[in-house]
Amino acid sequence: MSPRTQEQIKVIREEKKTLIMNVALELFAKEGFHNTTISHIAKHAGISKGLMYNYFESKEALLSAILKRSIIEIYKHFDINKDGYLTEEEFEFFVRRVFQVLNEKKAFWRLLVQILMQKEVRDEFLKSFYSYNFSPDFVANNPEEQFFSGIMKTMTDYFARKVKSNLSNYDPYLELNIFIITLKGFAITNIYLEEVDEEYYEKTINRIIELYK
Amino acid sequence: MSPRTQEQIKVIREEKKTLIMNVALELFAKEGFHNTTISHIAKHAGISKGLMYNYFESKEALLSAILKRSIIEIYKHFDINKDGYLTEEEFEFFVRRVFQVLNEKKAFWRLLVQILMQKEVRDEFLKSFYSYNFSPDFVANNPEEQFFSGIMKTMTDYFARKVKSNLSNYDPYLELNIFIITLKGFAITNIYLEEVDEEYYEKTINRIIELYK
Amino acid sequence: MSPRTQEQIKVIREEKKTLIMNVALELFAKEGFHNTTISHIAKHAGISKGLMYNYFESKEALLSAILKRSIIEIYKHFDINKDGYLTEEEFEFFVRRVFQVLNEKKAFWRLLVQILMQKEVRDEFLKSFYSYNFSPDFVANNPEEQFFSGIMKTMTDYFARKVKSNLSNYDPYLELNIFIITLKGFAITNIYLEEVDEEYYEKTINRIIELYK
Amino acid sequence: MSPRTQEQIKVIREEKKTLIMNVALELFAKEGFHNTTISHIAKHAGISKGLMYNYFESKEALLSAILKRSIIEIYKHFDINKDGYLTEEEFEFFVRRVFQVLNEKKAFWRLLVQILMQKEVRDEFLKSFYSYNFSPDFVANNPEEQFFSGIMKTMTDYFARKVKSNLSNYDPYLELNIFIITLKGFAITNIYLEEVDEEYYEKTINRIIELYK
DNA sequence: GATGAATGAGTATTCATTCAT
DNA sequence: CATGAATGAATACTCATTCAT
Repeated sequence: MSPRTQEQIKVIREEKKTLIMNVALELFAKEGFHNTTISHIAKHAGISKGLMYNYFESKEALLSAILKRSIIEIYKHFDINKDGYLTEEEFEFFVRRVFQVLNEKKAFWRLLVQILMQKEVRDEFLKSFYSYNFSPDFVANNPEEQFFSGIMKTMTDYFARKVKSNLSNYDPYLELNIFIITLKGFAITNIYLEEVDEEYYEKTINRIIELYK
Repeated sequence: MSPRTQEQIKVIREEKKTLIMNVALELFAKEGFHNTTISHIAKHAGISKGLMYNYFESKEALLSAILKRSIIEIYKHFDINKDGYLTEEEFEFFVRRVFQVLNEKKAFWRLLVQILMQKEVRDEFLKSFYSYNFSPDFVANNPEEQFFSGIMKTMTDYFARKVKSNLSNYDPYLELNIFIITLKGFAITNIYLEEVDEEYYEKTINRIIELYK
Repeated sequence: MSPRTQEQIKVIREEKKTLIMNVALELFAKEGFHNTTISHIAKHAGISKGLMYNYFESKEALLSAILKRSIIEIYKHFDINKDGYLTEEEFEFFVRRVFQVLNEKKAFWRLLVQILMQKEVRDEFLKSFYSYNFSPDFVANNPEEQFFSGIMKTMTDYFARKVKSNLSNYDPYLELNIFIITLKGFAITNIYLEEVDEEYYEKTINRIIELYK
Repeated sequence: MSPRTQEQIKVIREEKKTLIMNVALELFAKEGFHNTTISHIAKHAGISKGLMYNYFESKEALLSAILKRSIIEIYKHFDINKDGYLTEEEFEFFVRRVFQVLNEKKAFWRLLVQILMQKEVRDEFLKSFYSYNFSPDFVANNPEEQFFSGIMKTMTDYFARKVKSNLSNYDPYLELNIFIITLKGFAITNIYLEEVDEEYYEKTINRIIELYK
């Protein structure tokens, strides 16, 4: 039994943290943040309560970590930070990616939505993810906008470039907002559907793309 | 010297109940259900904790009463149960009414959304408002649909009657769903905006009506 | 509607008090003293909580009144205070009377037993019924004895007069105590029997009389 | 540095549970179940309120555990389950044992009696101790009998074997019941006596044995 | 790293009692 | 006499967090 190397310890720590976060995410999303106790989490993760506190300073810190991790993943998935010009193909790809991610991580999205519906929690967390946005010159009107300002800029540019001939006074920013509203509505509708009708899901996506592409 | 009449007592009870429910709704929506204590509610309402329990059996019962009352009010506002054929004007009126109610009762909507995001709570509450729906022949796919089945039927009829010439395979049910998705997205976006830009709000509404009318 | 006379008022008061006490006795015995609320009593009696306090100073005072009333009744039934020489016939009559009263007022006896099992309550109540005893020269060893000291003296005299030839060292006081113990045991056994087998009940009584007469 | 072993933890838990139960029994018996608060128990046991709930699910569960433990002990003391033929010596030994146990565990007996006087509680607890009885062919008339059915059978046999020449129609079952009644009466009389006169206690026992042996 | 016994502040709820009407 | 709205002290129970081992 030779002592573990620093490296091994670090790996073990990382694995345990991930385990705890996964279990906690599942429980938070299923039972709600307040209804989930540390004991519950520990038992499900097969560890002791004390160990939980070895990895996370508090219940809130655990939640924070889960959210942070997830946000990072999302950024990874969308490669949001790459400054960009969006082609129609890229736009469509992006939208499809949104729907796909939505479908793959329902539990997480449900949690995120639930958390963000708590007014007090809301602002605090949104603020903490500020830093991921890259456009300091973008003037945001509210935290959510700030959060999404990076992607927003790219998208605004995209919408601005389009010309809708059938509209007398076409407002790209308005158009973008309604598009985002639609995405949001789609999101909160789908995260609660237990079983998704694949064909219908596809049809809906296609129609939304058709509407805003 | 003589005791209060039945009528007086009824009035007092009704007023106090309303007072408590209003205060509680405000606090629940601002702080969240769990973070709002009975003491908090009592203090804000200027009554004792005990009195709360004279009117509501439990904290949950209070929440339930608030939700029930609000749902009833909403139904009243929309006169949903009137069996109906929807003209274009009525459709537009209905949509504008939705946005107006949304704006007037932000606190309640925030609370409702927060509650409905808790998966377990969700179905139970939706079920309890079943009875308001009038179309037993409408086959609902999930609780939310059941809840809205009355209005859904009228709307489906409306969408079915329209012909979108620019669509090869127009699906009225799909169209309706995307419309509803958009309403939902609009709703959860706006209930968290502290201050609404009236002009922009109007513009958004107009555009949405234009898209789906 | 001529105003009620003092006399009428007194009669009404007395009737209400009796009603409340009867209802309370029933509930105390069925549910236990602590588990019976004033609201419960008031509702069962068809009166308001406030009125209860018009007649009885407190819940404890109500209990006290019930016990006092019952004790007085018992004394009445047994004509205990009449100073006396007990013949064999009178002894038998007395024992049969005990069993009869026991059978007629089960609810009360159950309550009394339950109350007297509460150590703290015990002494207090027993003390308050002191005054009914008539033999200041009788040295009582405990409150119960004091309570029953009147009857005890008469009984002790009775047992002292008897000679049990088959006992070398016959102790009348011991004999009396064992007799009382038997009565107590019989009492607590019977007050919990829902249905009494009349014949067997009679047989038991006869045998006990036979043993101690 | 290393955590406690399973064994150590088990010992700690067992000791704490015993401590809490002992303290609670004492307080329950002295003050009554309802008048004893969890805070009170915790303070007397020198622990926090929370710890109480680490060991017992509720106040009722604590009471239940105390009763169960005590019942088991009693069974142990009497070796009740040994199927048996009772000689005169064994009968006397058994009776003396009853009186001894009664004297040693007054606090418990007081509590048990108090509990069993509550009609609703009564049957439930008696039922839960059913399983200790071994004679399925014994037909019990009430829960108490069922509880004691094991010992009852042995005793009935004993009484049946005796012949009382001085009785024209000797009924062993009746005789047994009066004997049990006497034991009960003796029990509830003695558990409330603070100080027992040893000599007189002995004398009473001897006389009772003499009467029923 | 790991454990779970121990803590105690916090919370919903109950209920005897008061008092304006 | 009579009512029941109103009070608030008391109490069982929860749970995030700490810490000795």
